Amino acid sequence: MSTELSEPTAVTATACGVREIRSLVTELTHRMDAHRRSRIAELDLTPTQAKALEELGEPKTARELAAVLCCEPPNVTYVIDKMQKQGLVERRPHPQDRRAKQLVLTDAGRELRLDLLRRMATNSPLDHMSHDERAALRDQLLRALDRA
Amino acid sequence: MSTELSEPTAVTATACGVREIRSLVTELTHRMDAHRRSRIAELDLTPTQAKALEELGEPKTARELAAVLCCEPPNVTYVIDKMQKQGLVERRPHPQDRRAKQLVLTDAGRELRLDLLRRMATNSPLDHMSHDERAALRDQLLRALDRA
DNA sequence: TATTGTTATACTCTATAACTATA
DNA sequence: TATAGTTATAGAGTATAACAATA
Repeated sequence: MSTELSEPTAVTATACGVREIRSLVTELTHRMDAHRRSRIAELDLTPTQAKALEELGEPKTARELAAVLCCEPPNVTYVIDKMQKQGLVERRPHPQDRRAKQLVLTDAGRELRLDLLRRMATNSPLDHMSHDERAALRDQLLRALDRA
Repeated sequence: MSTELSEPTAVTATACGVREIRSLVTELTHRMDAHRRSRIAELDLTPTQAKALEELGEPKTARELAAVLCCEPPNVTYVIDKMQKQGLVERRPHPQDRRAKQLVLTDAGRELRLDLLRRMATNSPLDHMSHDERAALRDQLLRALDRA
């Protein structure tokens, strides 16, 4: 206790719940991430490939994909190169702009995407919650995000 | 709608809230992370250095620090090397085990650590919530984590 | 023989700059 | 001249393997 006296715990008495909530949110995120990583690993995908697969439900240009992946265009080239070698995606000429390319999932890519989405919906760390409990959690999260 | 018919949304009607909750939790985490990164950047620290600084409230061996940082021992050497050059931490002989080293914060390190903890408690993305709202959020999070 | 911390090394991911082909 | 995608390259961060000192 003596060493903890100088900790800013006392300073922030009014904000005392913030740390606890932070750690709870962090733990929930870790669990959800672990779940996602497991489902992704079952399909031999990296997290970025999985995100790209999900986002390519409709065709996108490399720049559009870069925007949703929050990365730079060269990284899209990097990721799509590998997915193309795996036969998951094709680069087609863009119908309106000959500089651009349309990234389109192959049949195998579409199939894998649906498989991923289906797996993501199974064994969720929230499966034990009832509908009402989830609604209550959602409402509190919306309040935290100031969107209640 | 025709293309979405094959999406697993319909398959998981009972789990429909899971995706929404995931995205809300993810967004809240992003906001908290952004807040943390800002506070850390104010002190010219990297996220890993900041975490190490927080964890070194009491002295630890390199392996102990590796455990809490969820990384391998060589990375602790990597991180502590830089913090030692900055005069934040010392490597002392371990009193019980001459193979090990005790990582101990210097006065400057302790001061910076308290500064970091204080800053972390300011301008939190949860500051707009009342005490009761935070308590309700905490309870729902505990329920989600099955610790209610 | 096992363990601690370090060194040497390689790999992954991400970013910037320069290039090409279009616009 | 500006933009789309690619290539070349460099950097941060993390991992594994081998080593010296100690248990």
